[in-house]
Amino acid sequence: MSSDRRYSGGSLPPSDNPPNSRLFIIAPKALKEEDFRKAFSEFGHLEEVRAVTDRATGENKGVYYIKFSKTSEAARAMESMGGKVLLGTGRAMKIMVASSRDQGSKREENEEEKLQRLFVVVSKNMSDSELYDSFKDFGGIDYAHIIRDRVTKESKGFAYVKFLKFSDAANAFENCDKKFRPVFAEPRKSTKETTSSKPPLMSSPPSYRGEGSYGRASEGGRGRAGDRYERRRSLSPPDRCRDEGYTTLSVIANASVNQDQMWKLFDVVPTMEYCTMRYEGERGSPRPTRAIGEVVYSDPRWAAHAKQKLHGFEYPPGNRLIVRAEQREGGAYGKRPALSVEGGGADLRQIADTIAHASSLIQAAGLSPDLLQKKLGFTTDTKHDEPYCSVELPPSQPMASADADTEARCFIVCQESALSNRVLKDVFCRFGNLIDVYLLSNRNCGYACYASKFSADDAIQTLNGADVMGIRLKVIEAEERPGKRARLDDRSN
DNA sequence: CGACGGGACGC
DNA sequence: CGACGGGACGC
Repeated sequence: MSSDRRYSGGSLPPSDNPPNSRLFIIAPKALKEEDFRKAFSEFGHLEEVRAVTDRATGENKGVYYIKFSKTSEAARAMESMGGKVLLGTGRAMKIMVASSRDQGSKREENEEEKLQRLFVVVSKNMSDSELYDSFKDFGGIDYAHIIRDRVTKESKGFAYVKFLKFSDAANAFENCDKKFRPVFAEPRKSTKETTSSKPPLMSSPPSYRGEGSYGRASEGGRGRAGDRYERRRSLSPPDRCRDEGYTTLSVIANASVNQDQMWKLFDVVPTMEYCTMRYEGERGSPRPTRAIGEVVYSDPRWAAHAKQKLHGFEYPPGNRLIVRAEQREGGAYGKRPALSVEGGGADLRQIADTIAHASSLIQAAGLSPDLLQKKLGFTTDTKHDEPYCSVELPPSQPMASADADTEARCFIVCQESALSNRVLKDVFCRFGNLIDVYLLSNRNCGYACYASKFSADDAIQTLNGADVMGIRLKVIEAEERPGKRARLDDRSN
């Protein structure tokens, strides 16, 4: 292929597509390209075999590249041929995955890990063990873990799966369910930081750095970082609220939330006694970055209920509240009566519906604080005006396992404005076997994935045309995903 | 009306 | 024993 050296025109330079499919080999100079073809073609299809020669003398430099069609082929070739002696030349080959052409001979420190670890996208409700089960058949797994928010424990929607062998990782890379969108993970950045400036990460929200201090602020209770912006708008809670029998929740919210809004939101749950708020910001920054609330309930069961319902609630939309039981010595929270708040009594259901209703109004109101306040005020006074849903919904049902196969999908349209994920999940889970439900970003339409066609049909039957919190739903059978590949054995589609 | 998300680890 | 090959066209 020496005439092909220039790779000009339409053909891409021969490189690492698929990733890690090209090998870099150090071997005796006596070996010819043909020797490598013979020795390596048993592992797969060779797209390129090349000996590097000295440009001036034409002499073989003992450096070879071979490119396989598939990563797994390269992996198996490397694992079985590395260290072997070819043709009695007397010296073992050294085989590595070739770096991309621009990297040259630079080597990274965690080179091994780069070949064993996959970075995958997971649906938000998948657990570590479901993830593990989805990958265990491809080979020995070192670990499989989903990355979660340190504070809320919510899945961030991606995960790392590390195998013990490159060839197993390659096997998973090629054969795992496409929904995981696997890529070979970049090795973790080492602790020593390069002095060069790092490029801004588009994907990181500016608030990301703040997360660390969230945890510290609420755990340590020192409140130091926020001194400058601490403007309490009310007196301290009455002493009786500190007594046993009262339960305090800690709330972390977006800085745009004011105390009245938070009060009204938490007051939707009965027995709220008190709500106080302050603001915290970074030193030297002109504006607060978050609001810190303390909400006190006289009945610990309702406090638990408020925590359960409002933790993770998007308020304002796109900003999840973090609600935790305040850690306090001998706190009343831990001593609450054993009565479950999950019992689903009529009053509890009513509250859940009211909160959901508030959610829609908050969403409809956008980010304007005044409007929010008005709408929320309206909400708390008119609980009975509007039902959660215009049609009768079956009771909640557990989600299907997140790694279940999708049997049927519904296409969802929210006619006026988007419903929150929380509400969608609550509504669409009621037909059973729900795997995942989501709206496309910045759109009012999306998909519900079910593990059973029957459930999906049921959802369509019940929900199409229904009103949920004042938003009209269109729910129809989803069209087949364009790029999706059917299983080998059914080609009917 | 509407049609295919999300992406980097804090020991 | 150890990295290919050649040259960047934007506001």
